[in-house]
Amino acid sequence: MSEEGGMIRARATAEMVAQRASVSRVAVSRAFNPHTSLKPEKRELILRIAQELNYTPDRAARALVSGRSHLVGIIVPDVCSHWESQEIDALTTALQAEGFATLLFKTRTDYSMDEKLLSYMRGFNPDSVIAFVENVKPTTLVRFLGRAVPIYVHYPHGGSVDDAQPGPLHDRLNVLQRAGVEQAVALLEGYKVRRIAYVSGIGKSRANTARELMLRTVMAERGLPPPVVAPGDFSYERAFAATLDLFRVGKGADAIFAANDVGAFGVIDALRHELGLRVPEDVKVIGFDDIAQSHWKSYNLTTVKFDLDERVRALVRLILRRLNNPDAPALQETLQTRLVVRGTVG
Amino acid sequence: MSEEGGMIRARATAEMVAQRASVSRVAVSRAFNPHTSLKPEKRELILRIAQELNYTPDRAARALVSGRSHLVGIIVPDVCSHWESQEIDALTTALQAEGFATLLFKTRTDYSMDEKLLSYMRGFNPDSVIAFVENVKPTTLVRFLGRAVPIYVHYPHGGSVDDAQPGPLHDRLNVLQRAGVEQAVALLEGYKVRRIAYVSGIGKSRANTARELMLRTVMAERGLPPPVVAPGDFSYERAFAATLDLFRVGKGADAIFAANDVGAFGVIDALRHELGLRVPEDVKVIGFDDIAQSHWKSYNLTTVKFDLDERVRALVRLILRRLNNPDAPALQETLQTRLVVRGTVG
DNA sequence: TTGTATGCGTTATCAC
DNA sequence: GTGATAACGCATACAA
Repeated sequence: MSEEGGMIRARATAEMVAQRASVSRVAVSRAFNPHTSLKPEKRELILRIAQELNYTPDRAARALVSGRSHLVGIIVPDVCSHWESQEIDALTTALQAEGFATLLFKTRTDYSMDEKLLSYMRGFNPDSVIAFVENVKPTTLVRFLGRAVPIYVHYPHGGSVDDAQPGPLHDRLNVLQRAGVEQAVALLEGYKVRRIAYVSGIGKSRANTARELMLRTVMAERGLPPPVVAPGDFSYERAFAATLDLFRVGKGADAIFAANDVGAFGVIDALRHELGLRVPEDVKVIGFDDIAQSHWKSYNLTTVKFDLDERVRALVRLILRRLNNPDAPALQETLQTRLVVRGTVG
Repeated sequence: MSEEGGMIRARATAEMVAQRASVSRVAVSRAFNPHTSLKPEKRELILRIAQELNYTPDRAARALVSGRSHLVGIIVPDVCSHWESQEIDALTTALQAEGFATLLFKTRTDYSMDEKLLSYMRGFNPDSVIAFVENVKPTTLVRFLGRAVPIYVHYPHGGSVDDAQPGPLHDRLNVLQRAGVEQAVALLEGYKVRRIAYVSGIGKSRANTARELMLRTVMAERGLPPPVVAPGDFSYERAFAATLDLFRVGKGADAIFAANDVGAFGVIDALRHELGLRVPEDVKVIGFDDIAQSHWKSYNLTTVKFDLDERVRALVRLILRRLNNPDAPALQETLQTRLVVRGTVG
């Protein structure tokens, strides 16, 4: 293909390396697959020549015959939150270290793109797929995925119908929120807080419903009245507006849980800069996630922490174990949460 | 391969679709390539059956014969800043709409991974590669890339040796910072600011050096003394520390430029929460980028804006044009900057 | 409009 | 330890 001075350069092929090294194509292939048998000196020679010629095995061709693309698909919402960006980031670094490349796919949160997206994605033949949030229905995922291994991030909450299901159908990461939420509510009770509000995330998101339900459960166990819910969507802007409504239309609150840290920032800014209230003196604020900027001085947020590195390691473990043992029963990993106490409660 | 009840499901192949539709394999291939000739009813039938069987053409196989992987590699630093995250995000959405998937690769900013990374990446055969920042040397990129088309984000600054080069060697996006910086300096002069400081990004980063040099140039043109430079690395933490040094060890400043918005947040927090100074009354602050959270009330940052959407569109244009016309001379796009005035100057 | 034959670059199988 | 040969799933040139 056009290589007469154009900008597109030809790639070296195994054949060329073989010729230069006076060996067969097969030997070149073997040189790049450590587990095969090849005289060490021959392997060295081939690898040296390959480097000279800038040759790397073509993964598309390799995938065709080996059935392994070394691609991991990650499905994220149309526009990523900070948490998701940070997770993509860490996941990519971890996967790259294991020889996988991450393939990014965007979808809408309303399931409208599900089938089209998944067919599209399947064409790339990823070895595994991580469905981050609730952008893709599990049933659809399984139906359309073909060869790939789906990993699901799941938020169980004690006593829900969900856990009554006969075991998971696919590998998943269970995120247990109870510990962190209990610690948070206990802390607030210690400060004699009476009225607690919850600024929600996207209503049908499982991350959101699980958080709200857990908060509700823990509060009930402690004999507290249920939280007032102000509708948000995980964004700064909606949380900001919801907080204004809560105080201008509603009856306010002594403490506010936000469904995520970014929402908590919106809550704090609305309280301080629009409503003229002090945080934490007048109103206490707690978030979920513990993203990188939660410790920034302007917010210094008390939050229920999900350990990102731990989460990424768990996901990578799930992927590798499944790939090494395709027929194993469904795997699960569990992740705990805990409260990180900073300046917005006190 | 293992399909006896395991979790890995077989993928439908063109052969199966052909059999069910009583046509040849080739007809199936044609049905999925719109530009080929095929009786419409036949095409419809095939597509319907394909959908029933959950068949999608295998892109690895297709890439092998067509030379197009429909993969775009993006090289980003080991740990992404907000700007980069947002750009990856937007870029992925835009590319997906054009039928490309983004392949993410991480590298270090010290060039130490260059050759290994690029060989690794080349194996995936991306149709195009976007080198975001200065994580990969252009010469290395060209040498190791094989078939892919590199796109470079470049920051020219008038009068530098750089622009004396005989035209670009590869496609690139030129980001012109002058307009925004001029507006910023003019605004500060209007407030009679005397001592201006610059909290830098990573020293050898071209984004950083270009910004500093442009600031220096514009200030000199206006007869202002050169800015004091405090060393940062684009991070909140370093900018925070650099600001403390600037005021506790150094002689302080009336206005501070930060190399990026995140750094500006660090500057603001150090001023307000550690040094007890008011922004903008005591010290004015200006950032670069205009990331999503720059308009959050706690910071409400005045900043030199790089239009993300425009930038993404320009990059996508570059990629598509190059792919449609591989032998065209090097393409360039240009991006302007402008000042967005918010609350940290005034 | 349609089908047949060939090749893309690699690994797996089987000989030796 | 090594080399020939056959796949992998698809698109294209060519013939019909």
